[in-house]
Amino acid sequence: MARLAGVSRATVSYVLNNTSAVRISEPTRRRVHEAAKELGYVPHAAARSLRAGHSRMVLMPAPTFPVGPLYSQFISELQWALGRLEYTVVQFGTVGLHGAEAARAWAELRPVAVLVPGSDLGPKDVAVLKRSGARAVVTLGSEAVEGAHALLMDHEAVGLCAGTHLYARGRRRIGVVVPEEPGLDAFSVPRLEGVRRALHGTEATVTDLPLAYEEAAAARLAARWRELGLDAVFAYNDEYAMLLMRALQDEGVGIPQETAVIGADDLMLGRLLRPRLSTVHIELPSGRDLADLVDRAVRNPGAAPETHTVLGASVVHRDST
Amino acid sequence: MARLAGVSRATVSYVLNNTSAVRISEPTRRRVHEAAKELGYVPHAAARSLRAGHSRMVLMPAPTFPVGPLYSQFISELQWALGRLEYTVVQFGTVGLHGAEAARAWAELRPVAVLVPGSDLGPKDVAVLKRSGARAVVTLGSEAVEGAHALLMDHEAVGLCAGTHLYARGRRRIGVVVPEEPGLDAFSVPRLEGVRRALHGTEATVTDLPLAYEEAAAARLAARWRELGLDAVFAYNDEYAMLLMRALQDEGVGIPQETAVIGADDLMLGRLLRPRLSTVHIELPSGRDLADLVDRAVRNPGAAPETHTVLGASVVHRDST
DNA sequence: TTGAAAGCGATACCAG
DNA sequence: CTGGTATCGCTTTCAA
Repeated sequence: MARLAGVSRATVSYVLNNTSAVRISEPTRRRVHEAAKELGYVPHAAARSLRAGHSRMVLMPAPTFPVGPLYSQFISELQWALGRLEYTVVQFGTVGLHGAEAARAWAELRPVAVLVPGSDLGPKDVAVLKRSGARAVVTLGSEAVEGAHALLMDHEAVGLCAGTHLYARGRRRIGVVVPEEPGLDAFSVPRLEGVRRALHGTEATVTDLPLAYEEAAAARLAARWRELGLDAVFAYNDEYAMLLMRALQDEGVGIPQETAVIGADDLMLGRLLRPRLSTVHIELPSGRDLADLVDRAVRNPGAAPETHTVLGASVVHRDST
Repeated sequence: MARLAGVSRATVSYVLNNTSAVRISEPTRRRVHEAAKELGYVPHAAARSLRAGHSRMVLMPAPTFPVGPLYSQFISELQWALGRLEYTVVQFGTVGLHGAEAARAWAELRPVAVLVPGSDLGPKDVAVLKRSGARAVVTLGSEAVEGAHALLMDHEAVGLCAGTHLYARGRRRIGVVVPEEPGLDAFSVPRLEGVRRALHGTEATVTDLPLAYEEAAAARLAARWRELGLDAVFAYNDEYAMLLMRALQDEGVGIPQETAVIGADDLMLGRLLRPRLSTVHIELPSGRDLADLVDRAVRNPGAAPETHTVLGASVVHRDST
């Protein structure tokens, strides 16, 4: 590269980085740029960050299970916002690694910040990441981890909303669908807990209803519906709600007269069902806000970890309750 | 690190990599391992791959729009399969970069392989990636790119299936929903083309129906349904099908008597609709197969690029047609 | 304005 | 069996 342009490597570096401290003559710049095009030269990111001692990579583990449109859009927005701040977002495919192992794998890449959904991370792991040069570690989950910033996604609030709404509509024997699919516990357990909390101290009862995301499972549950004697159900989310509602209707269970059904996530499909599905609308943190938090933390790594409760939950009352 | 263990950096490297060529005494190994734990030492991936001259990173651009469960699962499977072969999958958040720019950004990371969905990549860009050390470039899209392996996802086949099925069911005036959402053209245009091809040379007509993914848009389309005089519609996919079917039913259009509706993707929600939605089942390439292709290409970079047509399409006939 | 050289962290070779 | 040392590609300081 340097040879082809007939200049030194240093000069190449100056030109390609537009270093303002030194001024390079116009003809030289041209020669360098031409040589770069001709050779298809691309700088070596590893060498650069090795020398620089830091990078602008924001690392997050790639999701391992199908994720809804809500979260997809959140990620997109986040990438866009971090991109504007000149960070590079990298989703790292961590297949079977957990806790400490995963943290070490991430630390090897020396990211400037790490975003971790879920709560698979201990204080020890945070320390490893920080020692390896991460200036910000942010968890998105149900509880804060020592040493890391936290965006608390309070899924209990979702259940709380649903439970309160159903109680206000006069329902007293309330079922809560708990998906059997693995990986969803992190959301389903707090949602169930939220319903319990909403109804604590009242005469209402809460029954948990394990359910796999399959027609047959829903049919089996619907078949014994009348013996369960429930008058309402919070179905975890809109998709499970659709599954269960269909099965109940096929059994001749009247919705909402006999049983009220409420979902969560406020997906389009809920609006399309008949009766239209009531749901808990969930407001994720905006990608912009999270990007700003990351940027602040990176610029000022000494600051105390911030903990924000995000995730606004509010009932959208339609026809199924 | 080396200082704390009282040995040289080389020895550290030997111990931590279990280098078999040299044998290190047990006490020394212990000291090294203890020091590593104590310091929370993690090797520096950039330094390692700089020295080694290559990495085992497989790079793919992160999807920029919400992606369905089909594709999510494909990615998961792929990550798992490549993980088994000791590759590391990295989804790189390329926000607004296109073509050449994106290729250069990827090349900076010196990945051993690059997987690119879509066809935003020219032969020139493939060359840049290869010169930068990528031993395999694989495109997943509708057409092959010179120099790169290709997994052709033949979305025309999806339309072809749908068109053939509707014709066989006696339908002759066929509408095809084309989503107005940006980013979906890559799929929707070939699907429409496929329907055209299926009906070419017959007396049947094909009408394209632009539609935004909103209730109001669907209602407007349904309101002028009878004047369109169609007796069948291929709705791009199951979600658009649900949207349109609902609107048609609200207008009192009989399904399937008056208008047959078919979707695509074979999602769960189609089975839950009444009438149950006919659909085109799509078989994506298995993650395992793609992982093997990547591995083969990496081991033997000289070989001629392979082009495979993947994506099997088959009609699932239910009640809506 | 440009060139020479040090050094980031890990590895592989070659001496000790 | 272990320690020095050159090396990967790039940035940056210092001299020329």
